[in-house]
Amino acid sequence: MLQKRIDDQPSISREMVREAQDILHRHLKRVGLKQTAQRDTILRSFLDTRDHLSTDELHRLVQKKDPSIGYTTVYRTLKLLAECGLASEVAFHDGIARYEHQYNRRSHHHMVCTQCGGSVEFFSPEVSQLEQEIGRRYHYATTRHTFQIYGVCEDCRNKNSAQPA
Amino acid sequence: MLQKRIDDQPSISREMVREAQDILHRHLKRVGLKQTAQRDTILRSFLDTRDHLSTDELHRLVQKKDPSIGYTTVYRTLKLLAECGLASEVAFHDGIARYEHQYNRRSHHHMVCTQCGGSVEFFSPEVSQLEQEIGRRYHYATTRHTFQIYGVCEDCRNKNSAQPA
DNA sequence: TTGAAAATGAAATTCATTTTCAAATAACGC
DNA sequence: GCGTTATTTGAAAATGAATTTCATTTTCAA
Ligand SMILES: [Mn+2]
Ligand SMILES: [Mn+2]
Ligand SMILES: [Zn+2]
Ligand SMILES: [Zn+2]
Repeated sequence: MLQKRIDDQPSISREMVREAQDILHRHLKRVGLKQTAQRDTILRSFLDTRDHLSTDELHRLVQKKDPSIGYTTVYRTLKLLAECGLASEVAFHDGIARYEHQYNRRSHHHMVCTQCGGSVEFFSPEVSQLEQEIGRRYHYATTRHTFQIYGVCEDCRNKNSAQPA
Repeated sequence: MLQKRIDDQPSISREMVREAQDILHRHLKRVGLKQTAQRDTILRSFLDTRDHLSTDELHRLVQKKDPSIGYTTVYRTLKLLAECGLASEVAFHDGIARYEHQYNRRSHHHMVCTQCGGSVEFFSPEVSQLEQEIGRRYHYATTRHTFQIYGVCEDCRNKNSAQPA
């Protein structure tokens, strides 16, 4: 599940964590929900990594900061984060839902190794243009698209040929 | 779940059904499995439609031809068809796996209405080129890609504005 | 025709996700 | 601060699609 860094975007700074937290708090107020310590802790854990996390994986990270926080709360908070644009779901087609934080990040696509689950992020503005173009052609009000490439990474190919069963 | 026809590809002819059946039979022999009436019936039902069917939906169609065929056999046969290239899974991101037949069809992508579930098929060779290009750049041996656009179709938008709750 | 291997279909199981519920907590006005 | 009330929480239960199990039936090569 390791993920190669192919861009030079820095990790999230203290400043940015605060700003993201503000976004969440404003969202909560807007929809009449409450600010809680759990939600803040979960957001901070989520921002800490650039990985594509399952609810379960995030729950494990969260528990390092506060072992009393339950899986259900992580699950529900992830939905809230998606609602206010801080998180987005990435479907790697491996049967479980994954999320990545979307705060201050370039939009990008993924190429996934079907053998080890590793992934590479890449940028492809052409594809976003296609969304607009096709939407216009068939009169859809488009909101998003998914583009993913599947294959086998170099490491896995080497491992395969080293030990041909 | 209706799907607009945007190309002029004809429905599958008797001739083609036979050819597809041959592909399945050869595959079965190759991997040491047996030819059965159930598998043939399921394949024929599957070729009958150009829709994107869930296992359950296909099972219902199959039952019209032979009510004794069980869900499990449909499920297993769909995997076999995917193995020999006659079917491919399309993930519309609605939580259930869908398949479409791939026999004698142009490869294409989908734009899906998030409100009614309807879809439009479109062709976009640029995207396939991107698969090659990105794969080469990051040393992946690519096998496939998914490209889907999500939005709201014209009909649904009209319905929305007609009855604003 | 026959025996071994595979296929079948109902039922059971799995497993991620979602819901339920009683107890704890946050927010608002006073 | 205090009380009120709606929301939140986390454990447990429920859900539901996908998958496996298993006893029985069927295929097919010899
Ligand atoms: Mn990513
Ligand atoms: Mn299609
Ligand atoms: Zn790999
Ligand atoms: Zn629609």
